[in-house]
Amino acid sequence: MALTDRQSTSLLAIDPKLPMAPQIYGNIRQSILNLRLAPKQALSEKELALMLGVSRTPVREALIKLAEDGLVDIFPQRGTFVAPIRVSEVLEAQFIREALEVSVVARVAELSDPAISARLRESLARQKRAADNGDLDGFLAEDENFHFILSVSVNLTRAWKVIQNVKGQLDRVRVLSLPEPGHLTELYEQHMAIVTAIESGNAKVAKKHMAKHLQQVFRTIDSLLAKRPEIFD
Amino acid sequence: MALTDRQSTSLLAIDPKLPMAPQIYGNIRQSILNLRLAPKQALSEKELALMLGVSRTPVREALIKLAEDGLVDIFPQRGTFVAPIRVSEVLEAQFIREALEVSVVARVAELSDPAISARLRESLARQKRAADNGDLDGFLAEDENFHFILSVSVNLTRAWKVIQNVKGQLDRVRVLSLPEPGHLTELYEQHMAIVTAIESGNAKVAKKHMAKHLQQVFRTIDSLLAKRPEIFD
DNA sequence: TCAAATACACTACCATGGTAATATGTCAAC
DNA sequence: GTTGACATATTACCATGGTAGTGTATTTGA
Repeated sequence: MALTDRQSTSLLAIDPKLPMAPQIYGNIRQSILNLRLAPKQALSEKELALMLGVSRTPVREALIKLAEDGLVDIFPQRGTFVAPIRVSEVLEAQFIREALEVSVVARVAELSDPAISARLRESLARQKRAADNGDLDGFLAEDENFHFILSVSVNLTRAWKVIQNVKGQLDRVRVLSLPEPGHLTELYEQHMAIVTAIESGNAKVAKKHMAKHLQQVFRTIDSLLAKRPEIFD
Repeated sequence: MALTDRQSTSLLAIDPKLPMAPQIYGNIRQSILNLRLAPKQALSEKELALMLGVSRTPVREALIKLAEDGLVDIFPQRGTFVAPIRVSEVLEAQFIREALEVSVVARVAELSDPAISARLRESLARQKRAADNGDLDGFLAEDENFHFILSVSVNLTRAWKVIQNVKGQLDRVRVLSLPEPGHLTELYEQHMAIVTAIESGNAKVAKKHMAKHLQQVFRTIDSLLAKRPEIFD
């Protein structure tokens, strides 16, 4: 199927005043993560440039960055394709994220700064509201923000960037996990446990809760391998 | 000082048959890490392209990647500069590397695969030879290889890439640490302790030795801040 | 002498054209 | 029907020209 056959409204939200390459990167990345661009689908510089109303150069730069994220595969002189979901890479992304976030949360717990705790509590309140309303998108956004607060509050912005990069592999799996009832509340309670451990200054417990929290993906991978085999490898 | 005033022999090693952007990236990166390109020095697409005998496009792509590594600062419409050594970023790079490598070595220890152990022992032998001969470059290369073996032996290639990226910040500091006598032997013995822990299947001890090993940088940072303030911030 | 305005040089950024390598479709030979 | 060769189309890659934005030097006004 040709790219231009698809509806592409969100792909057109480009502000010509801002640098285009990062915008294009974010745009295509989002489309890959929510699977509007399906795994294994061909992407071409020329066609994307046409769709987005820009030249091929910034598109090319965006695709290179996506290739570093492992979200597209570039085969020189052959073509560029949305990367299939490779279980091994998803598992490795989980490993990297867990290693980093567990270390981050330990540092946060050791600091035990009331100001940080306050920000986390505010995030928790917003999460609860979203969970109660069944607002999936709102909850996911606040979930992202929760983890962002942890890294940035202890001045680990680059660690956050790394987490963000590898998290792409995980997000693509997560959107496929059907939003089961009570799932959001479950995640909220895990976050709550982490914050409680942080506030008690217990780094060891905080690490344990964080690790368990992040290992949730394992469950969704198993169910997906059975349900949607075509998007893998 | 203009770029072209500098001797630039190693910058010219470009194979026109291979993709140029990655070659240029590696070339400039090496020059930054060994400080032949000094911190805060201006880099221009045009001048670099001229020196390397290529066009500006692949140079630009290389600089963008170096900016992601935090090794150059790009100021749109103003210029691109070799990034100064920012202590905060060096410390964060250490944090990220430690988090990842500690987790990696734990996984290696839990596996306790004799084949991996054999590869590590071979590397140790080469390290000892280099240390005894005072072969600094040889030792550093084998040191790199040692850590590479750890990650790849448990199929964590992306983790290795991340480590590599952030390690740039650390390498630039390390080349400045004068090669003190006995220093290489000290590093060798730390590696040895890690391998011994791995072979005994003791993940906890392996993690501890790895953490201590990687925290060596802290010592060099302190002495450097006093000796070479001009290359910082 | 000094301050504000102006001209200039330089930058990264984007657009676009050319090129070698690869995939695909067509057709002939067996 | 199958296989091989050839023509064509498409690709990512690199080269190069144009543009808006930014610092700096120079000039202009007092």
